[in-house]
Amino acid sequence: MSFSIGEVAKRLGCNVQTLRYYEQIGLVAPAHRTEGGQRRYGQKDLEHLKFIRHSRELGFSLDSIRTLLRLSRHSDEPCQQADALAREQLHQVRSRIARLQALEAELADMVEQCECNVVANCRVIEVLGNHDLCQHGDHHVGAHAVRD
Amino acid sequence: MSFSIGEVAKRLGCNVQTLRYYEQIGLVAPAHRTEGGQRRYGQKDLEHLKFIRHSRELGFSLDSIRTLLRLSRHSDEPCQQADALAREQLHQVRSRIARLQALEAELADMVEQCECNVVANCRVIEVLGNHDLCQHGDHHVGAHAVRD
DNA sequence: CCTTGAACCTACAGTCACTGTAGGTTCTAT
DNA sequence: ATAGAACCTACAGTGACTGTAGGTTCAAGG
Repeated sequence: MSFSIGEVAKRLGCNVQTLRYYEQIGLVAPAHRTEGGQRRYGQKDLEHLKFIRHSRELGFSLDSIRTLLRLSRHSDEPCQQADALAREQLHQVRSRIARLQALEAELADMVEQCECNVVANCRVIEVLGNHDLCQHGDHHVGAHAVRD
Repeated sequence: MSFSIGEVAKRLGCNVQTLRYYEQIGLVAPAHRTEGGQRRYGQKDLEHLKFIRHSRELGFSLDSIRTLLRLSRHSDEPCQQADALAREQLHQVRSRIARLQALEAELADMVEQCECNVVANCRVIEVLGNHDLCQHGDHHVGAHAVRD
């Protein structure tokens, strides 16, 4: 019924520092402690943490998760905001896929065209230094939109 | 023939701090300075920086770029290492795409199934709290393999 | 030549979501 | 009672930048 931090980490597939970190930044309430000062987690704490980890796996930021957690505690309120956050996340994921597919195309060309001889005629080095050699010119947009 | 840091940043589509940062970590040689101490970049510096930015856009780490730059200066050596780095990068990009596509599938399902009513019967909140509700179970692997 | 203000300079702190370390304490099984 | 695994706090480090404060230099116009 009551779990140590290590047990929780194992169940969630994260490590213990991460759980302490979530407590530290106030994403979850401070865990109950033993007399000796060690954390013990109940079933409800576990559910909250599962929610958080699953959301993280889907790429939501801790900030969005904070909102989603707050929403999940007010089950009588409209869920437009949760819906909007999910749609926004979906949009971001799709953008990242699109960008990564552009990178994939260029990298695949580079690798394929390399004769793997010496650097002087290495297609990889050549293309990196000269963007005009790309077959697919549009991978330069939004260089920072590809995280998680 | 000689550019200020602001001009270079504009041409490369990055900002000036980034260029100073590359110098600071020794990725590029310190730029030539005016009498007053301001940086001036020549054509060759520009080429190096273009190489770096293009590589970054393709998702290479600064560490890999360091190696690629070193290789590009030794044009008589074999290019296996450059080729290997590019192949590894391609592999990573493909893994990230695969993972993001799993996320996309789950998010799309969530969003589609939400009746957008109140939180109590919101599919988004429900699925986040209960991974078993996912149609696609395999998005939890390698949560940290999706950057850039 | 002088002034104005945009662009530059350094040094350092902050971002995100953790991860790692040092040095000490508690829990649990034998 | 003891051994050692697991826990605790506090703080520094990661990657690749981004932002800020407070001061200096440059180039154009008068």
